[in-house]
Amino acid sequence: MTKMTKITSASALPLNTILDGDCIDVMNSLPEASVDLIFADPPYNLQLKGDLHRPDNSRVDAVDDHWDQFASFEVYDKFTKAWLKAARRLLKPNGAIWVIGSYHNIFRVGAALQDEGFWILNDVVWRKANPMPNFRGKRFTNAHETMIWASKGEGGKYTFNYEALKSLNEGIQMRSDWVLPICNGGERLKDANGDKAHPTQKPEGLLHRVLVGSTNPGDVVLDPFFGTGTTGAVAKMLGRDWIGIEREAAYREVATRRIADVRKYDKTALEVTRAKRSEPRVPFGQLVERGMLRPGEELFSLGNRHKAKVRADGTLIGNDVKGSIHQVGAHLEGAPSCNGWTYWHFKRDGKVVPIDVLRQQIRAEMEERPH
Amino acid sequence: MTKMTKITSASALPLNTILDGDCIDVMNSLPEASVDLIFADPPYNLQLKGDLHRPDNSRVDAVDDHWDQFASFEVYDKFTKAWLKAARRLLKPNGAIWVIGSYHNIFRVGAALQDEGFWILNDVVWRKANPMPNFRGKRFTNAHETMIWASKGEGGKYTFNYEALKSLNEGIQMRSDWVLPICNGGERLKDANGDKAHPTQKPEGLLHRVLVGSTNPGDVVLDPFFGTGTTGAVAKMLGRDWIGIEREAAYREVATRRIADVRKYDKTALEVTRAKRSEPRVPFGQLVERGMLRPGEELFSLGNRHKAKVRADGTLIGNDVKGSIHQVGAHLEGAPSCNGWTYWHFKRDGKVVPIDVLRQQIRAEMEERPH
DNA sequence: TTTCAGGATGAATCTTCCA
DNA sequence: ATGGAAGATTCATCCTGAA
Repeated sequence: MTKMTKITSASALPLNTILDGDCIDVMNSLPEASVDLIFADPPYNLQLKGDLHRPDNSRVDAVDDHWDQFASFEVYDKFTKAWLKAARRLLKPNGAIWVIGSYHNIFRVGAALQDEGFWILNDVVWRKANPMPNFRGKRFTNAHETMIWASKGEGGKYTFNYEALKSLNEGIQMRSDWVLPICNGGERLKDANGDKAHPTQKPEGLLHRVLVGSTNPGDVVLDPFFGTGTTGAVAKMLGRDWIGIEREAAYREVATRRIADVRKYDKTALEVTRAKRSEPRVPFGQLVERGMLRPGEELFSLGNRHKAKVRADGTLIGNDVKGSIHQVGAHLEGAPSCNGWTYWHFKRDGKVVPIDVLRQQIRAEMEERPH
Repeated sequence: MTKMTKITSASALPLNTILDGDCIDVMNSLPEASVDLIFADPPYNLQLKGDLHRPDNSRVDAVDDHWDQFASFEVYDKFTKAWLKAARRLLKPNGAIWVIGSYHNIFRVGAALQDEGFWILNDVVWRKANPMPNFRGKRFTNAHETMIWASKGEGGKYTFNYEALKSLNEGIQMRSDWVLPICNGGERLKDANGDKAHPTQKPEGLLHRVLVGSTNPGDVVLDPFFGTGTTGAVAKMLGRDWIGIEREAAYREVATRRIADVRKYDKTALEVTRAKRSEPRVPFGQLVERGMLRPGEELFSLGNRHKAKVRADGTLIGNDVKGSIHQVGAHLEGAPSCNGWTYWHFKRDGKVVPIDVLRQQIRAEMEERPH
């Protein structure tokens, strides 16, 4: 079961635990460069004035909690920089962060991220399928929130499961705008009175996409504003380790119960379509060594416009140019670069086949008998 | 005809004119509290490094203009605060401002707006119908830009034509996310060589919605980064007065010709016929993200002959084949294609239900609350 | 005249490995 | 660290020219 532990000095990572305390202090007590991903849903600093009523005169249950009150932008900025600095210290060099917010705070958060050295990768818009209307008709329906995705710094080798996200989106590259419903119905946690347990509970679908896209199974995900634990619940389902920080005891209790009830998906369900880039490199020469292609055999370009001859050392010669499959292809096309694997084809039984088929054959064998 | 005039001292408002010069100097030369709306499309400070090529090896014509180069965030912030301060001075007490940007600059702009005393009313997302893809598969498609709408200060009695916008949106309250195509085709202005006249020309549809929503006929609209004059062209069509500021002579010339050709709409031209929407595409992955199907859950074919397991990325695995619901169905049936939506079924409460039911559920929600 | 195939292109912070 | 080579990677829209 989930434990609540107070960490007071640098120590081993308290995985799958909700830590009690101020998130800045707690983060500073954890070992540096130890976390793969941070997901943060900080206070929005809403600055709401009076009550708001619907056209039917019912009162809107607004976010008026003490933890969302700041005296000024200056105070909010100071708080933001402090927790971002502590968060950045915790991240591994190739770690990344997601922060969600609305127009009340997201511009200050985004500027602070850049000032602290994070490198923004995308801003992602969560387009709510079912937002609350603007009852007074004085502004546009506030129908979205903004998330910022950033690596620890420029050049960080962040995780991005491109193919998995493409699969989630019916084979089309995932865009920076995500349409998802807000959290309600059975997913919305209630307190003992039947009221919502937390005013800003995020939908699990949002975290699902974030975690599938930017972490791998076994990664450590930290949420410094844990609330009722959506991050932990989805991380557990997806086989990621998680750490939550939350200073309100009531939220910790709800989250603890919630996560205890979550079951992890089985292993094959967690395997995700991999990018080619993460597959092992196969030198073209290996196709020749193994007799899949014979020295002297001719290869044909896409469209049959060019041809080249295979040499015993795994280079090609075509039109008096010698070199790798990529170099000869690029030269013949007058292009800055060329992927020889998809460019070159050979003939078998009258059919024209891309040489990449042979590479896939070798990779399949490697999967059966890894070495 | 549009004139180009150099204003050097406070004077009467030079309406329907493109002013030559640095926008800060020019704004400071105009009388204060004289403008109803400012629309600003400032430099984004993109900080691009090398060239980018498409998979077909064609080179992307990127924004590498001198006017988009800043030495640091600090320099950019200083510039931003200076032009915002000048802009705020020009606004009437009940005036408002729109600023558009991307994640490169919008967070700095938004924070500066708040620091200068503007009061944010909404952030509005322009969701591009046809953005440029992410060619390397390293990030999300950058499919939107962000606009911030702010009044001169808290309590400002800004203009908001609620009913007009509601009509534009088929009788439903206008949301903070707008789907509009990027500017291309006949609307995109070309130079003498047939190349785009300006790298970042905004679509007239965007300005149409901004001006219909937040100005009245006869209002004065100022654009301090006029470029090729989309703001002026749409303002003229809609019977608003406009002032442009632009320091590049080539852009001023293109804009002058363009606006001269614009005719103010008559009433019937404003009536727009709207295409009936085809049914929105729902990715299968959304069923998984939203918890309607669990990763690891089994699906059954028509006739119960085959089964497959749902994976976290919205692909299926069945009989050692992985892929989309359509691909796995086609493979198991030995068919060239298969509509996975009608082929696959799941069990709930002992009943076998086609997954298409879940898709219809999502579409019904979208219809109730379109976006 | 209509349809279809092919080409061009859009505010982009767009690779990774090994020597 | 740095340079060179391997090799992975695109969606919607509009226009042109052929059929």
